[in-house]
Amino acid sequence: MSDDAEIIADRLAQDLRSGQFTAGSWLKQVDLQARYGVGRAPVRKALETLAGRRLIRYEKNRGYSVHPTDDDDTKQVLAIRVAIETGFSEALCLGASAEQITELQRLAEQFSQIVQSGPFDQLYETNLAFHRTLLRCSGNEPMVNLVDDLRLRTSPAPASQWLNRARIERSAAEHIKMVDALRVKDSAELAKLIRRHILQ
Amino acid sequence: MSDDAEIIADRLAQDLRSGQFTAGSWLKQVDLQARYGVGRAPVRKALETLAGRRLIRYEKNRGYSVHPTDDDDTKQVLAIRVAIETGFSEALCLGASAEQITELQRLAEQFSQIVQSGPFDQLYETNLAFHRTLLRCSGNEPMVNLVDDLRLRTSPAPASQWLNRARIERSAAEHIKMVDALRVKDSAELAKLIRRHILQ
DNA sequence: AAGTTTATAATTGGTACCAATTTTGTATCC
DNA sequence: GGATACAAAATTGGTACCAATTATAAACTT
Repeated sequence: MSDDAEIIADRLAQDLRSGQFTAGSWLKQVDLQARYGVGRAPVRKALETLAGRRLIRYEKNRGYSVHPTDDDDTKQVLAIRVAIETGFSEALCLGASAEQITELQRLAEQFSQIVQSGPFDQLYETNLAFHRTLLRCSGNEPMVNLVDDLRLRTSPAPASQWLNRARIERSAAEHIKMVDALRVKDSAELAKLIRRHILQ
Repeated sequence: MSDDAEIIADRLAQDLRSGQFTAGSWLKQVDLQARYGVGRAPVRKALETLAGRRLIRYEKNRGYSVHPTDDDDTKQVLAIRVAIETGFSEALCLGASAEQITELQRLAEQFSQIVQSGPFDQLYETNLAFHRTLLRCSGNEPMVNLVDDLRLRTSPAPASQWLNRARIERSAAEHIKMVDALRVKDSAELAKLIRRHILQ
């Protein structure tokens, strides 16, 4: 048996990301074990994992709950992301190999194509792949994982963000610009682009 | 009963920080429940909490283990801290109230005093209080908590770091300089000081 | 009728035990 | 003697049940 708890943690994180749970609601253990068809121990373990990563809240004797959307934590977590990702822009420029740049170019173009004609449910994944690949150029894997966690904390309901066509088209254009900045190793420009991209 | 698991998680984190466990070793659940005098459920929950925060490692069917010291993750996590803390230097200068600055001055002086004559086991705590207070000037509580976690990830055996007298004296001097930079709102200088302070 | 108290239900936290996996020690084979 | 196969012990993962706490509903008081 391949560790139910880890699987449940992943599925739960994914469901949280895609807004399957109403913000601020309680994640009751009995509901979750019914939803995912497992016992209570795996559910508890998964909940505790996500609480440790601060993807969900925990209150003693009350349980685990989804972050409220109106929480101003969102803005603050975005500010953290800006600090980290712009702080690493120099490392990104220095560390990016030719292969990584071409891969980024490919992902940026793929994103643009999906914007025009592709399945919208792949937008998020492609966008995620782009940013993961970009950050991985720094060679700092813990940072990549940390930003992944932060991303999950900021977008409890990302669906609404991907409906504005004008916005995602601008995102696509910014991706291209980022790759250009990375190619010519203009870390200041890259930092500026990243900041705008996150805070938009 | 006030949630054993949370207490155990705190104690375990503290013991990890103070180097009570040999790096890379396995944190066996039976040992821990004997050590802390609790059942297995609280131990498991505490372990999972810390694993979620990546303070310890987890391997399926093998358990939880202390991070190895030689791990180059240490350097990378330090790099993350530099990005975050320097990235917030402007926010620190903007957000610092007069009360916070005087409190920081007090903590910096207290640290200097302990260096000269005080109990060494308070050095770490005072240093921690100084940096927490400093970061809290940004008004970004999630960032303060995040850096707390990162700090626990970087110093698996901090004891050795606090034995070098010359070094902690320099730390004390740097604290004073940081408060000065904060007072005159020289964020560039503050950022430079923070970088040096972390990477020293 | 509104507020408070009390009783009931729902929910989480913990304990004890069993199953599955990994580790360790031992015997066997070459 | 060293490598391999196998058995025993140790360890983690999961299930079922009970205790403690919180939430909900009903009864009571004024």
